[in-house]
Amino acid sequence: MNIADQTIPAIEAANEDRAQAIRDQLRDAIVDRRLAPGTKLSEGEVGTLFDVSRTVARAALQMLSFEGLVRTERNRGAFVANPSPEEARQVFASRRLIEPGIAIAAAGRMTPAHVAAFKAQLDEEGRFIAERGPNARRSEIKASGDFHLLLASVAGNVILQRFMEELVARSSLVIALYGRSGISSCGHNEHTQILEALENGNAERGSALMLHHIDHIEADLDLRVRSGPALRQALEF
Amino acid sequence: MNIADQTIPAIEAANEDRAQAIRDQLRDAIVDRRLAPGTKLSEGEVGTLFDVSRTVARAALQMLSFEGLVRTERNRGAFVANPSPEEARQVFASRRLIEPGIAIAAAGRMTPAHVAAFKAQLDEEGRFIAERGPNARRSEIKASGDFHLLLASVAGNVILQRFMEELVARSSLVIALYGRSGISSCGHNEHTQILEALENGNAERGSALMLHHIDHIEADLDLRVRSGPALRQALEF
DNA sequence: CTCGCAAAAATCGTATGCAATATTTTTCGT
DNA sequence: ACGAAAAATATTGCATACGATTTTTGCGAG
Repeated sequence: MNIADQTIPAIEAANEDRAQAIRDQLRDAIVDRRLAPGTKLSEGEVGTLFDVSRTVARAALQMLSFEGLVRTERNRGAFVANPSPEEARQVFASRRLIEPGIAIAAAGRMTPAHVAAFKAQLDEEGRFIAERGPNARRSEIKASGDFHLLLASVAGNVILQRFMEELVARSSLVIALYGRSGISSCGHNEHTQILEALENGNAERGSALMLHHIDHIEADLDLRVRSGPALRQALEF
Repeated sequence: MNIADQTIPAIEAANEDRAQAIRDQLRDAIVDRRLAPGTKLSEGEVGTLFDVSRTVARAALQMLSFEGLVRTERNRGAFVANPSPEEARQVFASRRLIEPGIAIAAAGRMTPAHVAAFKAQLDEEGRFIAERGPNARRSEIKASGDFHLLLASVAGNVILQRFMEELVARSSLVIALYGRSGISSCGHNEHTQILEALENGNAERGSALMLHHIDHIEADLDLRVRSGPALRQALEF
């Protein structure tokens, strides 16, 4: 397990909370799939890995558990979340409720600076799609999520922004788990279209496009139950 | 500070997480206004009060800080949140986005058992409105929130349910801070109407009523900024 | 060879101790 | 008497220690 090394050390803002920094690195590792769902994250291991005591490692894991990226079982430890198809559906149902509204809110607050940031974001996204290999694919999922987070930040509601951070992180996990690899790149075009609409102040259109976009992302998943019933099915055959 | 005593001991499920139990009691105390916004919650004090070490008290406070009910400052401690008018607006903007959708989802899943639970809930709510005194008013705010939480649980999306728990808790705080005392009891009628619509499977009407309901709650608040500018205004006069 | 059981190891939950930082009180000079 | 510097006090951040619980390992019986 080499998490701390792979991510950029980034000259930690020293007096910033250490637990928070560890949480951020672990979160990146989880949504990037460097840590597979189900992986055990023992307090001791995390602690030695980041060179802190179990106390602060534990705090970081507790934060991730609140975000739903980690599941903790009493006296057993913390594990990278392994969202069920039902959970996956709920994540996207939540996004369908929230994100069209965020798009509308963002439309009313777009500044040229915001537009420029979006353009840069979309460029980077396009670059990752052009590349090949599983590493680029990880980056692509991440960049795609960042588009939605950027939009949430423009909307200017910090509560919704935090909700979106959680939903995007969980979505990345879900996509990594249930995504059919090939198709998702069409999302880039949709992002472009959404930006276009919002840039022109067409909030309603941006909102509608966003709703379709979320539908498309979910449609690209294979959410048939597998582990429990599928196993039984396979054996009873 | 006598929080632990005022709430019912409730034969703590012993092997249940203690930090979580403390969090629940503190949360109740905060939304009930037994702990005023800005009150300092020192780890040591909470610890001795609930007869646990600072470690677990700290964990409880960390949870509350995630929910936005407590604000923690490094090396200074934890304080009951004192939401600004802007924060209050964001809470209600979030609810406007989420709750109409929850109403629609709930409409499709209402069983007779659910309806019965709602009827009981509304009865209790009505009883608190009939009573007088500040204590009844606290209970009224709480019961009003419970209606929305019950609806969220019927909707069957655990993620949205958790979001709603946070939003309702923060709303209680906001109402206690900025509420104009007299008027809020009309919310009870609106709850009744919403239930009626959903009971009849009229999801759209229930959703629309919910949106108005939230608007009404927010309209009953006095969200003019006071502390900063108001002070200056008072002195420059 | 497999199964079950007991001992050992690993891991968690929690308390406590120490250093660092904030807050309050005291003291001293003007 | 007032204000500022300094000491005393309190509180947080973090590490470590120890009992409790779970998991693994080792070994003997069937």
